[in-house]
Amino acid sequence: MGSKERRDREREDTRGRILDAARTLFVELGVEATTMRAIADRLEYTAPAIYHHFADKESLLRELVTQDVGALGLLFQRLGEVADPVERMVRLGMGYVRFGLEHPQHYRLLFMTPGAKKEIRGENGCAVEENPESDAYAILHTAITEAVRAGRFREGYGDPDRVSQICWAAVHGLVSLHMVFAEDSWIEWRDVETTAQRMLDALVAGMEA
Amino acid sequence: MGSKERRDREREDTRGRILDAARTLFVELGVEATTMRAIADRLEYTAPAIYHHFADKESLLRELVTQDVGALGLLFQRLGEVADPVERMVRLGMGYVRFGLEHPQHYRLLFMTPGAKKEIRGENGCAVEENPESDAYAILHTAITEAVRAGRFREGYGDPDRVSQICWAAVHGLVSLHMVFAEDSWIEWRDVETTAQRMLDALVAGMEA
DNA sequence: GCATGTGATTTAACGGCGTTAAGCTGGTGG
DNA sequence: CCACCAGCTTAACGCCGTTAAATCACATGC
Repeated sequence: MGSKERRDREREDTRGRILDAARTLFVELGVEATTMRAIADRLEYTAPAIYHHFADKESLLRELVTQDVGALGLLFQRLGEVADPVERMVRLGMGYVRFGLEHPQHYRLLFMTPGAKKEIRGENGCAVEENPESDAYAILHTAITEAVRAGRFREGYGDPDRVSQICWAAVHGLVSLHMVFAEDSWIEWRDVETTAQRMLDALVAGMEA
Repeated sequence: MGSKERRDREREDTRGRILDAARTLFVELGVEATTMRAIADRLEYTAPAIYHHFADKESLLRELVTQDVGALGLLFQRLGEVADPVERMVRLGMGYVRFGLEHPQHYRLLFMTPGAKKEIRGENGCAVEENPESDAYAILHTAITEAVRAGRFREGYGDPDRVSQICWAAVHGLVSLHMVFAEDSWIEWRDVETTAQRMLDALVAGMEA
């Protein structure tokens, strides 16, 4: 009898359906505003049923975040195929901004929710499920290390970690500011992608030797 | 009889004590984790007593945010006393970063909580209680407008709004990233103030004519 | 000087949240 | 055929923000 396997498959399927429902609602309403009961309703379940597949709301969130980290990593892998390290930095930055604008709630989960991303990593501080070449920060870091080693930056910009943090902070600031204050009319928002391009241009121009 | 005035004064006093307790707990535990009951406990009140002085938890938050906006505005006024507009931009940026690092929970309230800052402004989009010269964003915007008018920036950086957003995003990204991922060991954090200085230096160098 | 009333505060309660415990039920393995 | 157990339900707990009703203190009007 392959009935054991079939049940396992069905179990995995409902797990997936729960994840899908949770993702939809998290993205639509935000994490805080999404209730376990609402997730269950969408599958015509009751709330406690979810607890047979996931420990709690947070582990649901964690699993989704893990998927998103993978997606961003894949995107960065694709963007990282440019030979020139400085151009690669700019492309990574622009890709990051587009990812944030296209998936605002995923972005919120990944980079604006304290403790959400942390939990998918082991105690040694290394990514648990990710190999280095699909870890977005690592990809940026290598690009910058290459640029530094090639002597592309002037004095004061020789520390790849510091430069990585500068670049990441710049694009993250743009995406997250726009996310928090998009509705506020007291600031005249300019097109974010163009702003990102100018910002990255200015940054690399200011750092280049 | 000045008994009416005395009662008003006492009422104002308890209002202030409630605000103080709320601020302490918001800063210590975060807004979400702070309960109305905990705020009341700290004053040896019961939770419903607060509702005689404030409509709800959100209006408590709003009042504190308004105070903080004023404090940041005052800081920016003081930092804005430098004649050279470009140097002023950098000083404002550094002041902003220090403000964020010194008052992380206030910063979180002001710039990382959607809808918190919005509510202290009128429907016309102008600050309600603030005059322009104490509005932090306006102060940055004027500095940049002056720099642009003086022809300090090269082509592509002639729009004061876009440049304002670039500068704000850069420093905000640094502060908020550090706030969200400070505990994460997979990133080797460099001293934030120095990083901010380098970032601002690179930005202005890249924008200057 | 005593009734009146009003504002501040309390207790009790409501509905909703995440979560846990206990009961039901139908297919599987012995 | 029966005993079991996974997967679901209903019921309930303790917490939250908030509201309603009762209590209490005290200044005011007669």
